[in-house]
Amino acid sequence: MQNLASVYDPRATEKKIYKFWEENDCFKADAHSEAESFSIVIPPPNVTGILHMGHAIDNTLQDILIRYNRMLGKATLWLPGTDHAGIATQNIVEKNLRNENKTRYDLGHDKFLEIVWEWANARRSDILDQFKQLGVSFDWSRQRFTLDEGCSKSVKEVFVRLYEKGLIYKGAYIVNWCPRCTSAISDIETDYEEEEGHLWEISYPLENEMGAIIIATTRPETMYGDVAVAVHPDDPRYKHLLGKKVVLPLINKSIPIIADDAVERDFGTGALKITPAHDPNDYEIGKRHNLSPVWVIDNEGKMVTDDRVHSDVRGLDRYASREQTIGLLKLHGLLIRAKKHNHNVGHCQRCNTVVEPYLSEQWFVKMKPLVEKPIEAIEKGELIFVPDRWTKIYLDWMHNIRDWCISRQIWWGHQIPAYHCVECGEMIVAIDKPQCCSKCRSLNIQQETDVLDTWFSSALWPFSTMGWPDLDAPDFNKFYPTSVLVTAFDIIFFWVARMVVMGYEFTDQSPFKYVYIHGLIRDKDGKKMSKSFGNVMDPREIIETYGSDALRFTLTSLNTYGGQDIKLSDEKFEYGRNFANKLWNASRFVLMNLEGVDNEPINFNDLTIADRWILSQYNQMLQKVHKSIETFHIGEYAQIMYEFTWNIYCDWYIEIAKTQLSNDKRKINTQRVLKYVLDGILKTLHPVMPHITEEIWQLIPQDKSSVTLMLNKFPMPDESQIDKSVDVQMELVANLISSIRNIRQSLNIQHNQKLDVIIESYDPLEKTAFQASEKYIEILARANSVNISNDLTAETPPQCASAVVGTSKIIVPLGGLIDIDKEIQRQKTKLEKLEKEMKSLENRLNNQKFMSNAPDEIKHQTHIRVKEIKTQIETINDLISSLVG
RNA sequence: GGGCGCUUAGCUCAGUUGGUAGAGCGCUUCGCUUACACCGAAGAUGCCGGGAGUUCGAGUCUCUCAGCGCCCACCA
Repeated sequence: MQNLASVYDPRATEKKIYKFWEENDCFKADAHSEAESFSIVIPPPNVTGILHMGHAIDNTLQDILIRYNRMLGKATLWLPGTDHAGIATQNIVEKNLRNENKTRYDLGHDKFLEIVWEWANARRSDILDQFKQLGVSFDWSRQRFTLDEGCSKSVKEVFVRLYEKGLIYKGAYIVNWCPRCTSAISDIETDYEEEEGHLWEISYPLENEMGAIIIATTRPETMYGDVAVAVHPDDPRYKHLLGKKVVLPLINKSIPIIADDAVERDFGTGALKITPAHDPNDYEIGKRHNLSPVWVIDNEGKMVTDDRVHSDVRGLDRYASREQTIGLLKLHGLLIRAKKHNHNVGHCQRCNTVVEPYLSEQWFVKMKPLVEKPIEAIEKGELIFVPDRWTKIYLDWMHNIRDWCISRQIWWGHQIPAYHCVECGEMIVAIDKPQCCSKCRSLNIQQETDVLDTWFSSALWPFSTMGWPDLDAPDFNKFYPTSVLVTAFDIIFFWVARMVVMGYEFTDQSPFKYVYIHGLIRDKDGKKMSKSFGNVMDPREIIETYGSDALRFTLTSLNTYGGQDIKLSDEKFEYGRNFANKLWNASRFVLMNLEGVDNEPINFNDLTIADRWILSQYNQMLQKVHKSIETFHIGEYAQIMYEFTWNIYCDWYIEIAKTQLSNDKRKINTQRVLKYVLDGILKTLHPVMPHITEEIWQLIPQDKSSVTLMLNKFPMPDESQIDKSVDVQMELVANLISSIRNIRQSLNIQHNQKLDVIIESYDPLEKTAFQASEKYIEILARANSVNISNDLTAETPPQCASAVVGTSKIIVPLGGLIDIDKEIQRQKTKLEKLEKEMKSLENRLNNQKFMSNAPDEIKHQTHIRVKEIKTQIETINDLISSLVG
């Protein structure tokens, strides 16, 4: 037996163990296996990112499910990959270029993409490499990228099929436009924040007559694009003005006064300026009244440079233009007043720039018809959210679904597979570039320059990575649909819902049965971790300090079924680190005491009460573990392992085993039990703490059916070994030992002072338990002798401390050692508690309604407890009076 | 405006078929008992946010109020 360090050093083992798994090809999935399949695709991290705590918990939970199911013998696939992260990636590369004073236009389309590819490729392997430190059992051979060949093929296929079904269309609509990214973004990529602003009231003079109409707006700079002033049709203030015209100030353009129901009479002045090109509501109103939109702001958020706008604002940024316009209005006495006004302003999720509602030609997915099956999926039980409360969020979104703007005016991404004929303008949507125009036969054909929203390819991830559209692809056949999707709630709309939509449309089933939603990782004050706050925690640093297993174990324990957000601080990882160390040392003890042990199984005919108890506890632990993992109570699984390993196996069984190991007759079988249970702990704990369990398991001398723990069978509970009466008995023994220790502590009895223990027991179950445990009591409670009697006449010695366990009386004669007053006080405190409990129990039993309504089992339990307390109270009273006497 | 979550020991939080409250850390007191001081032993600590209701019985179910946090929608 080699000497093991007394403190576990994860740094020394984790890398070594991971390499060992890789060298033995342990992660590889077998698409041709006969076994039942279990598969997960990871939420592909953005190539722009680095590993953060969210990834750490997300992938730990997945790894637990994967490793558990792999050990159950299933054909298991965990597919890794990365996301090209369209706008995010392009933004970073453009920023780098800007440092060299260049723009993407300086480089041109192809050269720019070349640079992005280069950058993304470097980042791609880097980010996944970071995951290795977590110990993830990814099948690296199946690593994918949302922009790789296979994904591109799926994207084109999906696009064309949707287009042909009429579910993708192109048209001019108001979209959310980010002037910094110079691209459209989708509704859900727009985050609203309340901001302080003003409601400006501006006078629009009537044409050819005296008077004016006063409109209210938060965005005066858009007034140049006004095409009308709208009022409510029934508003008496304005009824007489309907059909008349006003002169748009500053540019002296004549526009009509129209009536529309959408106008709120109570808001502002009740008169609304209509700017169809730059406001979604105005666009709708404009459409109803056949008013042509006038663009006055360009794609970069600057005012146009021609006479559509006042000469003083041409080419100005929208905000500068606002200032300027206000100034001009003031100058002309047309600004009536400015009221402070808070309103919600949309921001680009990627760069936080205020988005511009912008009328432009975009591609959309018609969502309504696509969500029918995804909605039904819930009712049919084909899609299950865990925890359940996310179902409603998902359904609400599906029921209120709006069309999805999928085109982005950037270069990095899947170029839309649509082609237009330069000659005749014909649009052709096809997987491959057509030779010539299908209409005019012209050869002058150009592909759309827009690319797709990055989430479009993500939506196909579960099947695009498995070989679809080839329905015979082995992976697709074996591993699709996947078993479960594990993610945080922040991407339910972006990703989860859209995967379900695409899954049903193209494979006629949900891409996963379960969606397991966990909480978000926050800092110790509950704030979201973000680079700008400077409160991000780097998992790699935690791993360096505490170890990967400690990180995994801690995060898992903190994870609750309800998916509460997790507040983290560095110190919390001590929990996992300490536990790893405890496991290490318990194993060290066992390994040091295995000398002479054979590989024979436990002799079940020769077990002590403690042996039977640990086996009973062990198998109950297994039952709980299976149940908790299978029902996604994964935090509970970690806690069960902690409790069993530390508080049951270490605190009690190992301590008891020490007494058995020194008994030649008991030694061998005790070694077998120690080893058997340790082996079981290692296997059971492996999914959450893979490295340390593998490391220790390799050190255990035994016949090994596999070279690695991770490919072993996960232990199954053996109910025949569960013995509830042994559980009760050992609990009494443990209580007895604790009681004696309590006496020692509270009466200040020296540690090296051995005590005599007299047990007066009339209950056969209790008596057998104590008789079988004499040796344990001697060692663990430091007793000279243990006398068990049921001699009713046995007299309590004059000076003694005492306790009651179950219904048995424990007496510890102390001679001159005892402080009688202290002991009396100790007993009285106990008595008070018991009497309090007794009272409440008696109340219950005296309650007629309780007796007639409560189930028999509860009544029975109450009676038993009452009986027990009664005995205990009597005994304590006896003891007190003997002390006083 | 609509919806969701949280409020339990000093701190961070568990507690899904309603049976009389738990963990980790911290705290107090012992202890180098050769697996472990990243440890062992013994302890203390809670009108489970307020109120009402259902029930023999509520941290757990219903209603209501309050505080904190989040999501969705949106008024120019």
